[in-house]
Amino acid sequence: MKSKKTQHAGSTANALLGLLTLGDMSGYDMRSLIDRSIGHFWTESYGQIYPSLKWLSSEGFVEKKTERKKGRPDRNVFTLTPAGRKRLKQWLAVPPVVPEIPRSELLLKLFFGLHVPQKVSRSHLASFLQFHEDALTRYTELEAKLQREETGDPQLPYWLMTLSFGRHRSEASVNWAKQSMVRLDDLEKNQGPRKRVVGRKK
Amino acid sequence: MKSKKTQHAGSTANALLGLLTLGDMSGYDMRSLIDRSIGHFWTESYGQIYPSLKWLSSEGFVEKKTERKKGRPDRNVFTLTPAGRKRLKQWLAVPPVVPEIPRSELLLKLFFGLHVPQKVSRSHLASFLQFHEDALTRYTELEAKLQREETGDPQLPYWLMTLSFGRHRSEASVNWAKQSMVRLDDLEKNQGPRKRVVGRKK
DNA sequence: GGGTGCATGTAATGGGTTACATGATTCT
DNA sequence: AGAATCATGTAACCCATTACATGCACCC
Repeated sequence: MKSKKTQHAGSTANALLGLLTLGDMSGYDMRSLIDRSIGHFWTESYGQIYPSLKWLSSEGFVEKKTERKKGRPDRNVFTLTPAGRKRLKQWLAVPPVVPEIPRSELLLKLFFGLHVPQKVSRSHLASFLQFHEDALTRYTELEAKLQREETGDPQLPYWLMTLSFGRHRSEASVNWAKQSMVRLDDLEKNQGPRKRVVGRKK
Repeated sequence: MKSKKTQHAGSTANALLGLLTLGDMSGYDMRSLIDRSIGHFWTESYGQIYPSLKWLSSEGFVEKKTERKKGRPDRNVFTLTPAGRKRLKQWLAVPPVVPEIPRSELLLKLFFGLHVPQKVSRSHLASFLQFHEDALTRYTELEAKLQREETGDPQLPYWLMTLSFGRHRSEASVNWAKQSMVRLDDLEKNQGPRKRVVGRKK
């Protein structure tokens, strides 16, 4: 009999509750804060945020106040209610889903790499490598910024841990990509000569 | 004007085409083969497979033959057509989407870890660690099996590369998790004493 | 004049999992 | 006797991105 309405009760809503522990903010603020803080392991689009906020509000987990300023669009600023804080804590304690094994189109394409010239696989790997090398410099910058601006914040150690994960992941990715590119080169060398064996003496 | 019908044209369909290069098989076969080969970076459910096969068939990328055996359900065995092979090759050459940064509920919960007792974060990390340690032994077994059963297969190097990715990822995960658990312990030590400072002299 | 930032929201569309429905055979 | 394997398929549901719609202010 209980009305379920589980529509927006997933982790998006809980992520938003988490953000509100850092201060009152609007949906717009959330989006940009996400990009600047947890963007390396979590994303949200407006299409998720606004409906979720509406739902959280209707359930009493957040409270909405509308700020009006001339020359600016209205701002709907949200505040965590005690019920919302409780819900967040409960959710934080629930063990996250174990697998967390995401699909990788790159790996799938590499797996079937024989059906395509080596240089194709090579260039896929090169893009991947580039991405993670860039990520590493972003992580370094972000860490410096956090150490500078959030000194003494008791949350800092937790934030650094998630950053550290990104670093570990990107370092592993870089190492793997480099190694794999070398292997691809070896494959080419061990296959090329067979064709060259006959002629090519000069 | 062109009828699009892009319903099942995504990477699932292409993954299935790839599998069919390894031999004719049914939807059921695909599911189990995926689990045993590319399961560490790709999953498919029947709810995806069967409709996709229907679509691939209607577009002429695969051909269906029904096998009947007494006492067994009918088997719909699919074969790659030349058009399907061409489509696969084209898709393989398209650079995979760059980001590939998936959401992680674990990291999100860790990020907000201060709102919850340390031991909660610790136990989340412990499960994660366990998962990746198990994964490492699975990878070792899988590699041995591949080396044994697929010796000389020209696809082997590509398969080993994807396996190696899994290994790199899990090793990085293990290292990170261990390090993070130590950091959590340090936090506890540096916070505990403050409360103990006053009394507790015995 | 054009881009960017501020600000909210909906609709269309695409992917994906899980549960359901069915049912015989073989292994434990 | 009950679980696992073989085998196919649909429907309900959930989650997520992108495009669309709107519009002012500020900077270059």
